[in-house]
Amino acid sequence: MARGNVAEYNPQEIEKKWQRRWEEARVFETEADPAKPKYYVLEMLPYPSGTLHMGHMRNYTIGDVVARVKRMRGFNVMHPMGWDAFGLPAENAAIKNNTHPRTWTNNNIAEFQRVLRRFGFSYDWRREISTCEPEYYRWNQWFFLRMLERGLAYRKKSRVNWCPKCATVLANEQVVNGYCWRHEDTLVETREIEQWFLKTTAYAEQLLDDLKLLEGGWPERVITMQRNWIGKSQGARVKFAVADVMGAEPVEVFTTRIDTIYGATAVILAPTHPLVAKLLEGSAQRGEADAKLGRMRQASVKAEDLATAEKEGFFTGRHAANPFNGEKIPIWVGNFVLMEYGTGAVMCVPAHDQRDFEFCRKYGLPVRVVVQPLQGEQFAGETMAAAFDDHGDGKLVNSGPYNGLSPDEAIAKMAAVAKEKGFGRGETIFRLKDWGISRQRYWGTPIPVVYCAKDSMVPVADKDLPVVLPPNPKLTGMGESPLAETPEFVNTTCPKCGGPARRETDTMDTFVDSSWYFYRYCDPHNDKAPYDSAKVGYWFPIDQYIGGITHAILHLLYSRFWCKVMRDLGLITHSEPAARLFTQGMVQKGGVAMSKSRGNVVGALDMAEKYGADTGRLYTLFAAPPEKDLEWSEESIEGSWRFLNRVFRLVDRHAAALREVKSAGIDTAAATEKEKVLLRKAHQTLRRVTQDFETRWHFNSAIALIMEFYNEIQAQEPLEESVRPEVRKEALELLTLMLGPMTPHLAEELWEMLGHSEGLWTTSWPAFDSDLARDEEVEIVIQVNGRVRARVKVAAGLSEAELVPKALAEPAVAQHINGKRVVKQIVVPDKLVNLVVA
RNA sequence: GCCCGGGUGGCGGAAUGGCAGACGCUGAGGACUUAAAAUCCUCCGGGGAUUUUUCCUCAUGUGGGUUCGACUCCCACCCCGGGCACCA
Repeated sequence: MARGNVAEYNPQEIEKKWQRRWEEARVFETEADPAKPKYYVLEMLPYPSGTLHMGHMRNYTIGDVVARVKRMRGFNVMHPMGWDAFGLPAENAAIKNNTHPRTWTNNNIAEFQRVLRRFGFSYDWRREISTCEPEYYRWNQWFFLRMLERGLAYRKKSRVNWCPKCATVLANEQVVNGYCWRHEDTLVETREIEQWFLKTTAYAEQLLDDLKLLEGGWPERVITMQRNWIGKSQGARVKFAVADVMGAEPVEVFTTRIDTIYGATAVILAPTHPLVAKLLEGSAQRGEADAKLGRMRQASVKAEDLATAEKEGFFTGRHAANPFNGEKIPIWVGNFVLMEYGTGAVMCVPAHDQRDFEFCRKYGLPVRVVVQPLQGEQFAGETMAAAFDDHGDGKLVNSGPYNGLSPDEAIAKMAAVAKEKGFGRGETIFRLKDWGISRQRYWGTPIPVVYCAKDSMVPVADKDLPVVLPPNPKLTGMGESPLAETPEFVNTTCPKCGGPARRETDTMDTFVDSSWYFYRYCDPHNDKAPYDSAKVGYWFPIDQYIGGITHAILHLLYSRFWCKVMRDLGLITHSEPAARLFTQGMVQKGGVAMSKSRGNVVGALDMAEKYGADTGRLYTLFAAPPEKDLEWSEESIEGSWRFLNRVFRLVDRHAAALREVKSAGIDTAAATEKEKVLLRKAHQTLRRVTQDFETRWHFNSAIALIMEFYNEIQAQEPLEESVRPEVRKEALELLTLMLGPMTPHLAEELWEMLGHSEGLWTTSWPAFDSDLARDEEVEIVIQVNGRVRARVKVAAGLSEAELVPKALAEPAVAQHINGKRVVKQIVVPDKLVNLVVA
């Protein structure tokens, strides 16, 4: 599209041209090679649904810049891409459009692939995986069987979270404030069903401890979120005998503050505690209690209600005996005690727990202080608010033989006594629960077990894997698993006795798929094992993992769990899959994240058609630092587009004359002033851009520096006057190379225009020359009492003794000193002189 | 309530104890053009003085502090965003 003899920047043409060349030259294909240093950079794999928008593109662009920089720096870079292809939306779309989930999914994958290719991301597409393919999900099944053998997969009847809209079970992690994570307006209900679980709790301690390995490499807040989620709590179980029901089991409570047990004035059970019914039998309180119980059990589970709900409860009419002193205290039922946490029962110590305090206040139960601060005002009991919740400095009072001990001493001693006398023991509990993986859905990995009347539950043999999904399911989207409605799938023979048997009809949570997919990239077509351990040994751990903060808990916790299981199976030797994690900010429009449902997406293809991929890439890198949210601005994109046009025109203007020129071996001794300025700016820019790429990842300021460099070249035009061709070429080449990782298509084109027949991809990242980057002259800021009063240009490297007289000689400085005495002088070489006068 | 982030011009942002506002967007004025687009040039935080040149001063959420010097470090508070939450 030349106008006259001036070429124009045409991204559509350029981008396709270089994408084709890269593919032909197989530039991004990579193999394990122990002779070379490796770098594994990975962006979280997408769920192929809807359209790819600029929010996605930002994520992939960040990864691509890193991949390209590392390649230029000599690393053997693996940068793969794949599809998280199982999941409910495919099934829902299939029901709606009367098609097959596979059709819908594969169409989306094809579309996603097209868009990612259009943006020129440097993926090794030979490693592409799709989790809905039997060649992938058979290994989900294989891992499941290994876990089953080790007791890490088990089945139990349990209350599960049930979303009435999804008509399926949700993991705890998929319940957000009591609502379904997919349906923000739908309250989650609970049901009792036989479910499969993976024993994540068996690794709770390791998942917590190994967070230490991630410090420095993972964002602190992700580590904190995981730590909170695992929720380790050290305490003790203590049994309180029921005093007035013959033969009743004791009530077991969990407490982190056994030292306050002499202050217990009640025992409180959760409304759903199994002992409640027994205690109420024949109790005088029975009638009133039943009504209250019913109300409590169906109380709202909404988080905002829970937090503000008033404490409620009732006396059971029964009493428990404090095992330490035999004191009889009433047994209550309270709405704030959770059956799911600890033992479902607490000892109520109103003086030292806010909730207990509120409860006792309401129902007139006594408050008894048992820990007093060492100094300051003593706690008064009835009139105080609950205090001293953490074990600070203090000593026990009203606690029999333990009086005078510090809380920590008392905790140790009392737990020991409880153990010795058999009514309690120290225990550590976790908030983390086992991972419920059963889904009553079609579009997922079938769980590879069968049920036989004779042999009960029998695992499918490895040789019979994969258990493949039936091709033509009846999909209704409601209730039971669609697989249960498919006789040809359900009916099978028992692997043990050969008799008739039924297959398990649940499929696995899709988080199973994404828990280990990055291992499969190392060896994507292996049909003997999930992967070759030697290949994984070369590539792992992932050097840089990049994704949204939304996965800070679920995906990353499950992946870490899976890694540890695989390690214990002897498949790998490391304990954590990703050495470094980067969580990029969201792309927003109108203040909210881009999403199809909100209708505020900027489509990636639209962007590519209007401005080209390079402009889109540049803009998402330039508009904000990568970890921050970015507000999309249609106007600002123009700036990135204009900049690339300017660069194109600049190189175009000079390229013809420079094609045959070599930039190497510039005689810098003979440099003119203009040349010095150019070379200095070039190498200063290179130094700082290199730093930005390597350490800070502040691509926005790196781009600003490159723009400044361009502006300097422009300011020195016409370059033909007193700038030798080799210097001109050096400047333009460095400009091109620095843009390379961010706008790779344009950079390749410019590189070619500058006379290179080999692609830019064959070139190493340039080394900056510190001699050329050195300033000969620097501007020194002169302050008087910390206020800038003058600036002087001086030769670089002057000493304090040389600088101070120059500072004093400035008229503005002399004026501000105004005859006063200089009491102190601070000199920062090449930067600043501060004269302190009194 | 607890735990993280964050608060800088009209806007996105820069400045890792040393010139606050780089770079870009928007806006204004000008050049080119029959005209428009594109392109190029100039200006662009507030107040004041000086008038056509510079100087002074205020200003990085608020108030204190440390320091020769603070957007940056410390303390307290306000606001915004996110995570967790009757977790015993």
